[in-house]
Amino acid sequence: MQKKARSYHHGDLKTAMIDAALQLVREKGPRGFTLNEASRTAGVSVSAPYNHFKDKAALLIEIVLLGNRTLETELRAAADIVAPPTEKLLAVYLAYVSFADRHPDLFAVMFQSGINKTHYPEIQASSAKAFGVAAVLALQIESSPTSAWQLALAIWTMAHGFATLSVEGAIAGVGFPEAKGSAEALARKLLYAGRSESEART
Amino acid sequence: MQKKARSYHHGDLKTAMIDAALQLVREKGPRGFTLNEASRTAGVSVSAPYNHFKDKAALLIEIVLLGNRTLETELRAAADIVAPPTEKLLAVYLAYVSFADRHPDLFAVMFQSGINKTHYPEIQASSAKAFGVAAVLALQIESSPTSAWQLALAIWTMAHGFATLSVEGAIAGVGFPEAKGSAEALARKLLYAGRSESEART
DNA sequence: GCTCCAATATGAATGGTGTTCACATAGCTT
DNA sequence: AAGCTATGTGAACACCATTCATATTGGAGC
Repeated sequence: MQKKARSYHHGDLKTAMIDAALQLVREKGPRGFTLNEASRTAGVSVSAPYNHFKDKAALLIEIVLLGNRTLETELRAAADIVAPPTEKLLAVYLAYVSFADRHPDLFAVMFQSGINKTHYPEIQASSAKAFGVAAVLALQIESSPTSAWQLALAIWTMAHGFATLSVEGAIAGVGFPEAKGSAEALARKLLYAGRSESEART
Repeated sequence: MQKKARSYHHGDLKTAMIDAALQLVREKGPRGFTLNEASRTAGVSVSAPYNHFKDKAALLIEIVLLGNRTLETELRAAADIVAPPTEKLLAVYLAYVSFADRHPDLFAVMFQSGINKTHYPEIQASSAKAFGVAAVLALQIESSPTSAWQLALAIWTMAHGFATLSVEGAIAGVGFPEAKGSAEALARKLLYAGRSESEART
């Protein structure tokens, strides 16, 4: 793990910049990240990164894509347990919330760095892939595509809302004791709803 | 509505800066906002605002508080319809989603400007007040405080998640047709869950 | 093994930003 | 009318993103 004594050429500046960026975000929040400081951390001049990223935004986008890939991997792992689809979907929900908890740096860049995702179709595609994990499970629970879509979206929005508000301290700030444990109860309540509705209609 | 021909003293720079900030956020997104440009918009030197705001962050915080107050007002209005509590809570949910839609500038500053709310208890307090609107309704639906808390939190996180993802284009990007109409279906599904569970237990 | 090119790094320069500070102006109280 | 205080100005500083001319070097092809 010893650093190679580099001269002039860095060797792998691209990933070094991404690592430095994530470290800075961890230390100072998504707003405190600075290209210049990341360059300094990587031990390189401020203009060097422009050989690897068109922009500051381009670096952030790279991180968002990395985050979406990681998220999808973790959601997929959660969905691969041996259990009925309802429990799998619950696991996916919990994995989403847990992702925000365990990768606050990635999550912050993904959702608080202020990049306008509408302008970057690649980001939309990669986050849609992650959403697909939930959608597939929902289709195994709900009969009609419409209600499956609704169930997947409900799980997704609840997970994302909980994760976001939790990261911001909004949930802790509301003063109820066991915010942590209630994440699961939330999803369970919703999943029971999905069942009771579809079964009632059958 | 004619502007007074001002000289030297502005008269109401504080609200003028807030207005200018919101206008810039509307035009260029939460990241495009700049103290200098807002000062220019308000027709004042760049150092003048420092008589009213300690910081750039202080101006943003002021806007977040304004946003929370507006949100609370609108949620309260939604809860004041004549209807059973379940329908009221549904209305509150829809009002939250609608708030993000109708005040994208406020919503962006509240949740995308990158201020660390954990450091500002006033913000937590004001958003907790807005949450209270949902909590009160949930208490009229669920018998035990615990499940009422869970219901309120479920509605809240789903509303926030839907609003956030919708603003970012993530929901549109997933490719399902009527994303707009499904917001209501989501909440309905959840509210039926709350009912079926509590009634089953009674 | 040498040559040369493409990839990658440097450093200086530019225009913009947040913030501070000494100083200027004017509204209000007395 | 006088003067205090709130509010404004302009210049200054350090930092930031980005660009450009220039320097270095790893490696492909000979």
